[in-house]
Amino acid sequence: MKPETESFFERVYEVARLIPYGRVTSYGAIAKYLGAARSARIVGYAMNGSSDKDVPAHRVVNRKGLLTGKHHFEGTNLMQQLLENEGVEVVDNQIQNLESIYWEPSKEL
DNA sequence: TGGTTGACTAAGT
DNA sequence: CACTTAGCCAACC
Repeated sequence: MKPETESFFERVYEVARLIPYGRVTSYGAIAKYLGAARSARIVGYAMNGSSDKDVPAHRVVNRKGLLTGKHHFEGTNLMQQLLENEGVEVVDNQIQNLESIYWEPSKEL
């Protein structure tokens, strides 16, 4: 692998794929793991192209556990359904018990 | 080359 | 407690 030739987006996709089943993380956490703690927005922007990738974008939410990116999924509640299918409690687009399932790459890896 | 965009975040009102 | 403002930075046009 040659990350130096890969765009920032590609790095984001790689980290997103590492998110364990039934866990979620935030854009900022991924950015921090990539060494760009202040590039949380770039991570979100990157996920725009995640549709064609095998990236579990539904496991990436904002810092409050809110499904801010659900509008980028097909249905209106697809993102929530995917999460609930993994055992994640989601109510009103917000993840419940977030601290229990929160996954931080810089700590877990 | 330069300006616009955005699935963010923290701080302020 | 809910909304607004401002800083942030890589990709895109």
